[in-house]
Amino acid sequence: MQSPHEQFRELAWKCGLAATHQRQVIYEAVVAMPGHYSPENVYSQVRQRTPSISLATVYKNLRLFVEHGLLREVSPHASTLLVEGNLEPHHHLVCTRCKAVQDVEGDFIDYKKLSRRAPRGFDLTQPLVEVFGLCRRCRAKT
Amino acid sequence: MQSPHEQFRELAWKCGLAATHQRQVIYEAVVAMPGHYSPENVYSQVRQRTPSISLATVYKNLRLFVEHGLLREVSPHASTLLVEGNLEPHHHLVCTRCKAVQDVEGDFIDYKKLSRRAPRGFDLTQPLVEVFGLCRRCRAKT
DNA sequence: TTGTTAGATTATAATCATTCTCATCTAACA
DNA sequence: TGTTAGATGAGAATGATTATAATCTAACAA
Repeated sequence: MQSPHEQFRELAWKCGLAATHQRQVIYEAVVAMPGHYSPENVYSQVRQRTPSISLATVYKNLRLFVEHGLLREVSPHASTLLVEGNLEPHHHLVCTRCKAVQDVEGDFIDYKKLSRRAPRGFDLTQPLVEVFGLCRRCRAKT
Repeated sequence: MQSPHEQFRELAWKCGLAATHQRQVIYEAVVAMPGHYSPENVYSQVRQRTPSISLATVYKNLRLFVEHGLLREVSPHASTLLVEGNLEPHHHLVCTRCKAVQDVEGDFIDYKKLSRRAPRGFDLTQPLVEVFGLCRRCRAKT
């Protein structure tokens, strides 16, 4: 079992990224605990160890880590509000690269299994599901 | 079969909302065609019929229509980037009201059915799924 | 039909998250 | 240890969204 410190140095080396002190503490701040963190969350954590760090550095490196697969992005969605008039039950396929949204129909969700796993009290009576992947165009570009 | 015009007047009446000209054209712009629209999309559509309309009016009414169920919001997610360090395959439950994210495990997705319905070429090799609903706390508040 | 008024609209300022710029610094390699 | 490509920091700039406040209008009652 590696320490998070060693783990990061190895991952950075594999990705060809310089293992700076800032990157080290940003990575460790997110990986130390399970949970979902915003750049501001990370910034305030990280400043306790490295007060001179810049918020821009946090943003830049979080994006970089997501690109290289060291971290996962929650909800890789378009940066603007989107609405639709189609109220028929249906779901969405979202491209994590270009954020394009396509409708998808059909019941590919096992609601029994899902509600068994969901935390107590979570209301799934009108579930809306979004599946993230890579659209054909972005896949081709790789 | 009602016209979109009549349809809107009836919906507005049911919700206790004044049926203004601006609301009428905003609603019709989104409902006229299937698709996913941003406030800017709607604004540029709507200005062709009503040049004096304000972007703020578009924003306010899109939110209002979503609240009242006349339109659906695509990806009702937190308004900030979120990252996580947990790279194990898992999915998310997102509260559409407070945007809190909880992890959920288990295979409640039928990938065969899903990929049969997905558009040709869409890459689902590492699917990430988010299920929207109401968390216990927000549900209690109603 | 007209008067009243609560709620709607408008233009613009303000806010919030995020990205950019560029001068300075440093990890990594020779 | 010196060199340099790439990283950082401070603050300005951008883009999406919301707030403010003066003006307007849909809806209801007389």
